[in-house]
Amino acid sequence: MVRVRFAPSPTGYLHVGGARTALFNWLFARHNNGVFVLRIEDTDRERSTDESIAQILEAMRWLGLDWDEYYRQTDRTELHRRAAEALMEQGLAYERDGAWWFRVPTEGETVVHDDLLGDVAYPNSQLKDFVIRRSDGSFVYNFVVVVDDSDMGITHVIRGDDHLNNTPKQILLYRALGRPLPRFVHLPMILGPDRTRLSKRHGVTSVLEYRRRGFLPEALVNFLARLGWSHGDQEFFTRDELIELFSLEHIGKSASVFDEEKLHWLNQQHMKAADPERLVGLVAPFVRAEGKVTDEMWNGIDRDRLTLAVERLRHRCKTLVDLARVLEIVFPVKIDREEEIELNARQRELIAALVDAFSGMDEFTPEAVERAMRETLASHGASLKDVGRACRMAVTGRRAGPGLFETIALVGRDITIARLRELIKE
RNA sequence: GGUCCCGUCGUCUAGUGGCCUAGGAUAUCGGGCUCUCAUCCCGGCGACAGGGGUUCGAAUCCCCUCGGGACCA
Repeated sequence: MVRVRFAPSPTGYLHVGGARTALFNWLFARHNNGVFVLRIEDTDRERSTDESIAQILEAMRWLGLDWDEYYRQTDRTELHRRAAEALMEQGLAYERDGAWWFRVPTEGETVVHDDLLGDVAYPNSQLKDFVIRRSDGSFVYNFVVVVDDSDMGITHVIRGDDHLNNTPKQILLYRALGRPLPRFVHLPMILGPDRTRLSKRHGVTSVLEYRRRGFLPEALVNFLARLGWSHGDQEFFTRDELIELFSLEHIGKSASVFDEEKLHWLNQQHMKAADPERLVGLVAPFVRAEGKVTDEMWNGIDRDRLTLAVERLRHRCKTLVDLARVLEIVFPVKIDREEEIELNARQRELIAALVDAFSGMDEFTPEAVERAMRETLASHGASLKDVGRACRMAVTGRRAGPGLFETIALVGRDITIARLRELIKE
């Protein structure tokens, strides 16, 4: 039975590097029908906060990384204490200046058998004795992690390669405690665009920040999975595909740069693939966050019409924020125009004619709108080129957008007429 | 400074000695479609860090250098 764990310290939010580690563990567990353990490493009481824990759990849930078992390291100090005492009793550790030190053999070497990197040998002479219990009674990371991982029966330790150099010390502890070794897999780091370790300096790295910016969780998961892992040339993966296809053999060894360009594209792909009704639900807070669309407006609108609008408009959106912005036009709100419209007398006349034509219509489909517009304009010796741009700006507030007839049909007859009337009144 | 890991287009990557005059994706540029922008389709630009070996043959194996990262001090 495969048992893996993700062990974040609750000293801040969950960032994308940690999320990638969590994801690989989770995928490995799910692929193998194993167990995914979430262990909060809160032994640093100074810096650990409950708020961080809540945020980490929230981020994990949002990403869909569900865990089977949950632990907090501070609940386990009794276990750590007993393990440390056992080492003291066996003479494998000794006290000096109030701290407890683990005795490292002076001869031989300790080899880390890493499933990704191969064998990495460390001469024991390089590894000096190290502290396992500080003089204040607290235990150090390298000790606690071994006690917990072995106690929880972790079979594969999959973590960032910043832990590789700690591993020989941990192996020595496993042996001293008489516990079987897990397999080790050290994942390459995720770097910022300047190729240094990802940190707050690199701007947005918080998982929940990506939610706030309108990314879909499945898009971020897909993107993170492809940072270091591959399946031939495939770029787009559903969650189920990732579970089915994930394997340790296809993880790369080199660090990768977190570059958002591709995330935007992937998000667009996932928005196009998502269930439109679900998207309506997801985009709701973004539409309302703008402030113009009131709760009454949102609740009052026909749900099918919104779903249809989402289906027709999502192709051009990279995030839910974009989608919310284009969706706004179907509500009875004042549209801000991104550029001024200068109308001459002739154009005013044409638009007035369009308003008349629309007023008499019952069926307001894209086809009907197109027919009405083309016929009306033709009968005045004009064409769409004469007023298309102005109509678009009046109805959507934008220079660019989806098909004009489609847009007008989505906005609906009454709102369209109102916006056009306002335009020629100015 | 010591130890360790890594090094293919700007970025993510395929590649596990011949299928590689190195493939895909993204970004970027150009064309097509079109009422605009986007989607979509087609095309262009663009990489094996450098040097030595090993081999009939190396992006792939070995060594050195350089570069990047991490851990420890």
